[in-house]
Amino acid sequence: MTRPEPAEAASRRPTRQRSALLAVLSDTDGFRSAQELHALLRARGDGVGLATVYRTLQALTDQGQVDVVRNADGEATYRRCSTAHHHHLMCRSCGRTVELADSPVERWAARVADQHGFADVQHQLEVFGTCAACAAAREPQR
Amino acid sequence: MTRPEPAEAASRRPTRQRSALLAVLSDTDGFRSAQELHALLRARGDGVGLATVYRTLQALTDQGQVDVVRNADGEATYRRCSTAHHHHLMCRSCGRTVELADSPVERWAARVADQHGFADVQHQLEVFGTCAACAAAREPQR
DNA sequence: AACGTTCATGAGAATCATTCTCGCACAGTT
DNA sequence: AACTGTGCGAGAATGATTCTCATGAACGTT
Repeated sequence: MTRPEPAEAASRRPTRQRSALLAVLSDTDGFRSAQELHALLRARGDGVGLATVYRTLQALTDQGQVDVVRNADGEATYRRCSTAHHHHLMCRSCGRTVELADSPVERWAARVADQHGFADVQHQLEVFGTCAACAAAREPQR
Repeated sequence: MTRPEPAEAASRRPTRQRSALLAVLSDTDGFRSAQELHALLRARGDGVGLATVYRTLQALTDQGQVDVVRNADGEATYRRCSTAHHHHLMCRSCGRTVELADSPVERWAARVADQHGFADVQHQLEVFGTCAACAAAREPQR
């Protein structure tokens, strides 16, 4: 109680579990759910507890080292990402993702928020579509 | 068997439960979770089963009569809305929402999707902030 | 290198939203 | 009124995420 606050949850201890998780994230292309990542780690032999996966993912998210996107089911999916702010164009069929920078949304969001008296603005934008490959694979069937 | 399909799951039977739910949605300003709506109904005396709330909400969503937005916790929240495509500016503190039309996102999303060979594009955009009232209420404390 | 403090880990329990199951009730029809 | 199909609701089931707490690893100090 009398102890002063631990400043910030800034730098945490480096552990095997954390680097294993980062490794899987780096080797992975699309967004993966915590459950999937947990399974992948186990498959690799780098077993990591599920709770730790969630904890670490959350920490990495707070640090901006990974992006979180909720899929249609509301499940959180994660991906290692460049730290700069950006959005994603995701194929709804194969999950392939393209990072999109420089959207006009940033400025627009700031402007309308200001117009309505809102401060401290954030936004969340995802674009979904069917990529060329998946579209081609589906076309013949119709 | 020989009877032609019921066209679409368009109009279902009108029931007390459904109109009660629509009534609550109409009387409500912000987005509400299914659980909240269920509680509100119960408080009104128009008790409706939880399962029914979910079922009906889903049907209304499919018909485009309500909007669904997932909050930061991944919980689905619902609101009766105009059917035209639009986005929301939501206060992260009190939940107050403003509908935003005419964003530049539509065109931009279509363009970048095209550039990357993606077809059949959709997007999902929410803007969060702190509204003037909530900002004012918080200021003094610091 | 050994020690003690502190923080991360992990197994399993607990939570919580959402969906499923299935018997019952009711609307519309004959 | 009897029939038939559809909606309802209580509670169980599911599944992701979080919590608990005892154990173990990492770090700073001797």
